[in-house]
Amino acid sequence: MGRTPCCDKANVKKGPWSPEEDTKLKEFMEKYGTGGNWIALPHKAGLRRCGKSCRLRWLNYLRPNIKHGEFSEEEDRVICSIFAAIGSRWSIMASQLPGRTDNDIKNYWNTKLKKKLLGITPLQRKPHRRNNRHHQNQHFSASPSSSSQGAGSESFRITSQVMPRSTPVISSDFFQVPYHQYQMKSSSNMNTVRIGQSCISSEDNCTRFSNIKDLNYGSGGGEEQMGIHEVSKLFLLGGGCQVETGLEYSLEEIKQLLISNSVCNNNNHNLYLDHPIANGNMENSKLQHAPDFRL
DNA sequence: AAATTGGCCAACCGCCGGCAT
DNA sequence: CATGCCGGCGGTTGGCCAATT
Repeated sequence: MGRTPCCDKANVKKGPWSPEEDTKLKEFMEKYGTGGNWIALPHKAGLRRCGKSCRLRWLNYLRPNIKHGEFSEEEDRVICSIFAAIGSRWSIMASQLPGRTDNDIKNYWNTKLKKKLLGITPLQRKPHRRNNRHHQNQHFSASPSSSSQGAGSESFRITSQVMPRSTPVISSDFFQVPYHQYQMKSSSNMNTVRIGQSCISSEDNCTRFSNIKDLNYGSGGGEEQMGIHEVSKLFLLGGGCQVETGLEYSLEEIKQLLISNSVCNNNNHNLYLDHPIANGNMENSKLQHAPDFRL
């Protein structure tokens, strides 16, 4: 049962990367690239590391143009927008924030941004010095941003359902996203979801996204392909429902979503969109808690 | 001053989907 | 079509360090 391991676990080094290892990997990558095979790379590069570990190290730390340091308000907004729309899809967020890695965004969300949205003020702390221990680059300055009040006065349009994987599915018209306007297309029926600009245009019968093959964004008038395909696992429920898009939600309700989400994660409870498959009613697509839901 | 607590971040783990065979 | 490999992803953990007690 299970898969064969990607590397010989007994013979690979784990834990923090040394500067020497970093140098080896960086030099190898600059000379040869991955060669299309991360698994074979460590051996070729003379590293006693798992290929996945090399990949992670490269993508999250060593590759060029990585942006470290505090997140801007604009970045906060992009993260919040995408999170509210499709949940914890860190890689998609990262693709919208040049220089940021999914891991960075995930950590930032979990440690700061979520709390910021919930109004929990993190303690003021001095920047860690740890970042100079293992590597030469200066990393995060950990002082929390004081940019939270920007979101406080905003209101959001949201029609949401939290999916089992804690993915809110939303018809959203909120969090103006400055960089791009998003458009998701279902490959099957070309239902579109616009995040940040308009609303889900799901024709006549869907509230959940399904097998979204392309996540496009356009800036200004034109649209261009985003390098992301297979934004899958969001699925559309067929069945003749219509997404309600005219509901205004405040920051409080976004907070509720966050709170709910965490409760859902912990207790396996879900937040349900009141959709007609469940109840035959097409008019109550407002955020709604499942009967067993508790805060 | 020592012990404890909590924040933070790098790295690991395991699952999933795509692709080649 | 079935199987296995690999890359990618999101969740989780380990461990350091500053702040607090």
